[in-house]
Amino acid sequence: MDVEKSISALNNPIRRRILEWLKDRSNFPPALPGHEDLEGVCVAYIQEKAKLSQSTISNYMGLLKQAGFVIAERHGQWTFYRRDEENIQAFLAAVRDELLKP
Amino acid sequence: MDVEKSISALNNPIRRRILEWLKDRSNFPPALPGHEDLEGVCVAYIQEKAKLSQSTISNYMGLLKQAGFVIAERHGQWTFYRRDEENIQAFLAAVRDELLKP
DNA sequence: TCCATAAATCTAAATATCTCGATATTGAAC
DNA sequence: GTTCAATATCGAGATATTTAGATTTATGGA
Repeated sequence: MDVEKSISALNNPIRRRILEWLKDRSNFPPALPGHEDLEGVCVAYIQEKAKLSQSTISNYMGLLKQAGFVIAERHGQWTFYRRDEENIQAFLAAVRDELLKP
Repeated sequence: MDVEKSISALNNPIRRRILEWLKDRSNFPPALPGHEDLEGVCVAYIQEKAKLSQSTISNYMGLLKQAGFVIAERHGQWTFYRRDEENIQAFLAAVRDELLKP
């Protein structure tokens, strides 16, 4: 749990928004045919919603992944991103421990 | 509770360290004579511990104050900074609400 | 194999943050 | 009022982040 890297990843309103969107798969278009079982979302869908360039979103998702907030799963040409709930909770616990008085 | 500003203020290891130091007044030299009743810490003490310039620390404390993490109280020539526990808890609650699934 | 599509990486310009030294402000003491 | 000490603010150079377009890589299909 690298708090430094995680806070840095959160220090951007669109990256935080993406994490919120990913709470609910229905914030995005339906899964591509043959991928209905995956809860992840492909980069193109995120890009469309965030209205930023493909390279920027790819970069953002890389930062969120390195911070441990999302898990990337490649299926064919697509990379599906989904939240890493466990790591998100671990981050919150770490920040709480660091910020709160004993 | 401006999460944006707060995360930005936390996005620096030394500012986070200062918030930790401020948990315990005994991390700093004893209060100046006549100020024993104040739990706050003056800028010079923080500067000495952080080993950064006076202007940098003054700037940092301003950011932490604007973010709501500390309260500044001026007494004579000194500004005493102390943690704002209530706001810190409010920030943690806000981040938890934003990050955690419903 | 060759082409099309999705995503990642590279490059670079614009902007923001960090950090300092210098200067200004504030308040105390003489 | 003058001077001194503590803090705040200003200005600037160094560094980091943001973001896009161009290129590259990976994969699937004709």
